[in-house]
Amino acid sequence: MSVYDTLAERGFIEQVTDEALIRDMLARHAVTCYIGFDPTATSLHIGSLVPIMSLVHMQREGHRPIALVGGGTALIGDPSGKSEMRRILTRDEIDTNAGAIKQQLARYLDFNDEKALLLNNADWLTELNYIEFLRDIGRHFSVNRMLSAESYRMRMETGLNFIEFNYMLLQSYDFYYLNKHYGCTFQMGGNDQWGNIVAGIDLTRRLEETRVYGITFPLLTTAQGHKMGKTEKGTVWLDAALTSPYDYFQYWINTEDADVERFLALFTFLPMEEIRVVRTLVDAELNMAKSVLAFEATKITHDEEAALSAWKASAAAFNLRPVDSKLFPSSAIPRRALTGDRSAITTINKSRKELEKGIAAFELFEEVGLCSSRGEARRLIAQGGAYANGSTIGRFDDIIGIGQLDDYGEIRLRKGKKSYVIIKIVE
RNA sequence: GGAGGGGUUCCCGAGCGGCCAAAGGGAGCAGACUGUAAAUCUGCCGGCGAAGCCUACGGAGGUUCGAAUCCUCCCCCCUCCA
Repeated sequence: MSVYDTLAERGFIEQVTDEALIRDMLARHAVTCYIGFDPTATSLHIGSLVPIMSLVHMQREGHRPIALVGGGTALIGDPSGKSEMRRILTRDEIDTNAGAIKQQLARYLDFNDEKALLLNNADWLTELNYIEFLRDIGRHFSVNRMLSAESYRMRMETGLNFIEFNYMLLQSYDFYYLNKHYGCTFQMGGNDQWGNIVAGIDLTRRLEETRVYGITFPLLTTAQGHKMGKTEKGTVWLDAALTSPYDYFQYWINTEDADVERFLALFTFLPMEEIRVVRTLVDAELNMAKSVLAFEATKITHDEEAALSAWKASAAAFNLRPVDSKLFPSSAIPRRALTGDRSAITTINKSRKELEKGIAAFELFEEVGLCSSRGEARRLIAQGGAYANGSTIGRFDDIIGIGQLDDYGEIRLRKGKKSYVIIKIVE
């Protein structure tokens, strides 16, 4: 069984250039493969998790992944899948982002001894000479064919800028370049990258007379058709500083029923035989499967300690039932209740003096970040969605202070059913 | 370069002198129901501790008691012509 079968079985594959040849190639020898990552922010988010996991699977089976940070292509902006031209970032912004993303990817992939490579296409793209590029590369592209690509066709409606039109050539050049210099023969990417991948394959064949391959991943939405990785707190980032491991855990545990099996296959390394059991689970047991998904996913992106502490906090807050020992035997998730530990929940320190004085509830909710404005906090309280230590806050200007401290010296603030912040007294 | 159409709150999209913090939908938040799910129903959905004020309809000016709405210039996008 080759990685190809693993990827296929786990739901990673949408389109393939040549299934038989790819399966054979991956089974026969170590392959160098690549995926591009856009440095458009200082952190990747859940949307990049499918590509990342696929690279991890490749590495686990002895292949060599290249994570290509698109520092050069980001200067252009990929129009694929976008209905509008996006903001073009400055060189500095891109360099900062590229650096941050490199660090982040190192949590998933082993870059020691060149077992995986991190490259930035700015290194070669910015060296290109326009006239030479047109003569050597541009002549291999048919405008007619490019216009028939799905990614460009949809933009014919709203308008396509020339700078974006060149994106396909640059990504194609990347593939050619990686093939020539690193022996890379396999490109993977989201399904919106299909046109770019195929163009790169054509270009490499014309220039090098080498056959290279590609696959695309399905573009993931939830069973409801919502984009993944968006919550009331905004994007779910992979960086613990932007999205805490606890919030990350919560994102996964809130997965819709219909997505649990699919997500376990994509976002954990648990064996498929254990995952397939999910389709027989209902009610409480299905929620256990969500715990396992959240635990395993958090463990991969953060670490086991963070996953455990998020699990404990979540279990304490939601009276989570421990996962049955017969389910998911490969998972290291705890099988029995552990003492309540809420340390993973966002905690804000307050001095005794501040608490003695007390703070109006609507100001406090805004201050600790549960609400984005005092007005929002007032509305929340008016609608009965604000709680202190489990009881509803009646008036927007009720004073929260020293009197509400519990035995642990804490006040638990809650918004709705799921969002908590703990106020802790510091002497 | 010429002619026409357009840029509205997170997104789509109506409004085209006061009744506009701006219809409708989506997204989001809360409540009810539940299983920290989905679906459904209800309420909310720019900021400021009331009234009221401030900020917002591409940008800058102007007309008017009053401008998202009218005028001038500028920027950007689309369509057709060149």
